[in-house]
Amino acid sequence: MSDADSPRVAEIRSAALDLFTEHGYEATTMTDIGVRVGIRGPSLYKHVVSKQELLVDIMSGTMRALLTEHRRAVGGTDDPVERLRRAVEAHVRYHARNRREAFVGNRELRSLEEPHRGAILAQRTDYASSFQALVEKGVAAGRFRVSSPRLAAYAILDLGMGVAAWFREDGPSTENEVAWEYVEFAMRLVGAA
Amino acid sequence: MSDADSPRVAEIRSAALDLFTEHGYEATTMTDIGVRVGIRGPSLYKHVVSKQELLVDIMSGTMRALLTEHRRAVGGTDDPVERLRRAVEAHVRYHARNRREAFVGNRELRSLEEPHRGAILAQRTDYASSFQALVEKGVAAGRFRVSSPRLAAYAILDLGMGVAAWFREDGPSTENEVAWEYVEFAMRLVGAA
DNA sequence: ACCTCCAGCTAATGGGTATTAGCCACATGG
DNA sequence: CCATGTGGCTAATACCCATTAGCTGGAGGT
Repeated sequence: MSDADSPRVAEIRSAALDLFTEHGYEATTMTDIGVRVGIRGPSLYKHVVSKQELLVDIMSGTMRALLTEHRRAVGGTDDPVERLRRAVEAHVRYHARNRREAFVGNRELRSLEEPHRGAILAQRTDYASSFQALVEKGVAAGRFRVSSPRLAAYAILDLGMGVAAWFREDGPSTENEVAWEYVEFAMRLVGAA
Repeated sequence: MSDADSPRVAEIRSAALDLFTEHGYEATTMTDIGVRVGIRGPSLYKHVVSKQELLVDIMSGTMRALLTEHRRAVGGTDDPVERLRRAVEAHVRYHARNRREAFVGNRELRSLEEPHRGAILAQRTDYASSFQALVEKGVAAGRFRVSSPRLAAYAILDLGMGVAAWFREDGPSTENEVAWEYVEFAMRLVGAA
């Protein structure tokens, strides 16, 4: 819900994202967010309608970006193995690159009020179903060997979410290393030839 | 921190665990917990010293149980492959069987005040290191093929945590199915022969 | 010069929260 | 049959929080 964000609004959203990541939505106060951008809590309302709206904007923006990258990754080829490979790479890179967003997106679903919660939940279900379908296609084509495509899809998705929890830009592994290694993990996991 | 829990205290802790799982620590009030056990909020203080203590007890009890099961699982054999296999099975079963505890344990670390937070964090690091060592032993013995034992260990741990997030006793997969399938995933992931 | 609006401020409002104080019914055990 | 402790209760305390009201200094346009 944002037509054309003023730079100030973007700055506020970014500060909120940092704080939501670190302390959680409930434990973050408008005063905290204000301090981060150098103004008092109530002044935030000159730019933003509510704390809840900040969370909604962060989470729906995140989800939209993830789905966009997923579709772009998967759209380039018809080969089932290559499609899953690209989907996993996009998934892992997204979670490494936007780890604060992904982290909050996973953890603060319960702080989201309806109807936003339902909407985001539905998008997440779509995303998971897409992975499951990718695995099933590979199995049907005889390229993967896995007894439960559903469990394999869950496992692959959870791998990416894990990355968002521990990845650090200045940590011991680069985004590329993690992406390549995790693609390899996923391929092994589904028993790709 | 509990010598001999009266049944009432256990009941309160269980109610708190349910609510922390569902709504989070910050969003759960003492009144909510009271309602679950049929008394008023302030009456809880006849059994429990504070809300924070409830969280500490839940999280440290959970961590102790996980480490105990891990040591028991790993202690029975010297074969590196079998050791990892058993560790993964214990990890997954624990997260399926105690999913509320594991879920809260993962999500509410930030609501834990020092020094408890540091203590639990240290135990988690130990647990992760133990998995990494298991993978490294397997690699050293020529039984696993994996370029980064650290990433493999993270991946395996994240798989289990994922289980705690989506597993349901009445869902489409039994604990046994999930445990066996996830052990298989982990073995494939480390390139076991 | 003046008007207007923007973006800040402080003060108030209307809640909610953990925890403590102090009271009371009742079961138990001498 | 009374004394005592247990485990409830309601009321009070002492916060904290999101949000709103109303004020103000100053920048830009006219």
